[in-house]
Amino acid sequence: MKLDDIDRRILRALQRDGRMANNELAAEVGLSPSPCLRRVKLLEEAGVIDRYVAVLNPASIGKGLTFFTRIWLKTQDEDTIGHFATEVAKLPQVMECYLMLGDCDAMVRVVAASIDDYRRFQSEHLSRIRGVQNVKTDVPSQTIKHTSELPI
Amino acid sequence: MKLDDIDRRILRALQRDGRMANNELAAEVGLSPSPCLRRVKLLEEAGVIDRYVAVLNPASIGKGLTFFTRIWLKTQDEDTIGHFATEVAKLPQVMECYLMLGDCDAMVRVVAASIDDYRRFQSEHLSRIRGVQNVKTDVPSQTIKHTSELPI
DNA sequence: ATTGCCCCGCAATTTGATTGCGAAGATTGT
DNA sequence: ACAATCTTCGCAATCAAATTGCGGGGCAAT
Repeated sequence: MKLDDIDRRILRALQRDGRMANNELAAEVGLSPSPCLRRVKLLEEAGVIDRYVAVLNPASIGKGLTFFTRIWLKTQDEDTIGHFATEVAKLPQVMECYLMLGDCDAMVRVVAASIDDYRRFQSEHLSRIRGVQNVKTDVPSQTIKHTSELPI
Repeated sequence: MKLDDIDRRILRALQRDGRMANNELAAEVGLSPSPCLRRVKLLEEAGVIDRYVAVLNPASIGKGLTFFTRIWLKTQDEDTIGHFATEVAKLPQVMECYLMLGDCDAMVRVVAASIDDYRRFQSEHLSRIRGVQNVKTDVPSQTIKHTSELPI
């Protein structure tokens, strides 16, 4: 889908505030409400806007800690990787999971309430996925930035 | 803030669809619209709901590739780290940045249109931040999961 | 220059958000 | 156990926002 300057302004605004009123959005991007809303709907239908979400404060629901875990699989055949992928995707504590080329086979970002909470998760869920040979966990000492706003 | 079961259901629903109509939300969590909306407002004021955002499809705006970069700083003094943190946070291509203990000093997730786009970013922005000694980039071959839905 | 197309803005309608109020249930202290 | 109090609910009225249809203007191609 081709995006013009107004579309980009709409996307920027909705990435900042996904619940912004259409009137306000229209004023910000320099349109009247109806064509503005029409563009938003088009962007949704085209899949440029994937969805709208509420962003929670992890600490306030007892998920304040982040862990990065690198994972090595026993083998790198499609079956092992595929099974790992489907299983790890089911774990709600896993916020991100990437298959990697090179050193490790996969990397996941996990949220947990505490180190013990994480340890339990690792031993009871992550390590039990068939094919997982080894895991190594890194703990960030501080989060500098964590956004969903793509540059546009 | 203490959360009861209805609050958690509200949070789960709004993480799935942050623009859900209040009537629909109320029906889903088993309340009438007014107390439901009141709870949502309280959750917002308490900071449990941080904000609402539109989630874009990165590929559709030409930011389809993800890169992980580990960063080593020349020194680990507060000044060097602090300067790095403020500068890296300004870069819109940087979606996540964590300070790490152990091997590397920081890790960032960067989005870019292409490998060349990323290379340019690395040499023109990342490596030029004062104190940055070395960087190593890993490219995920596949994204298995990438969500903002915290388990609650 | 004229035709056709696209996208705008206006205005009317519908839908949803918001607020005040009385009632029901839970909690605390006597 | 009972009464006072606090909390949170649901209803209903009001208000604001979303949505849709329609006419008009600008731009491109013929």
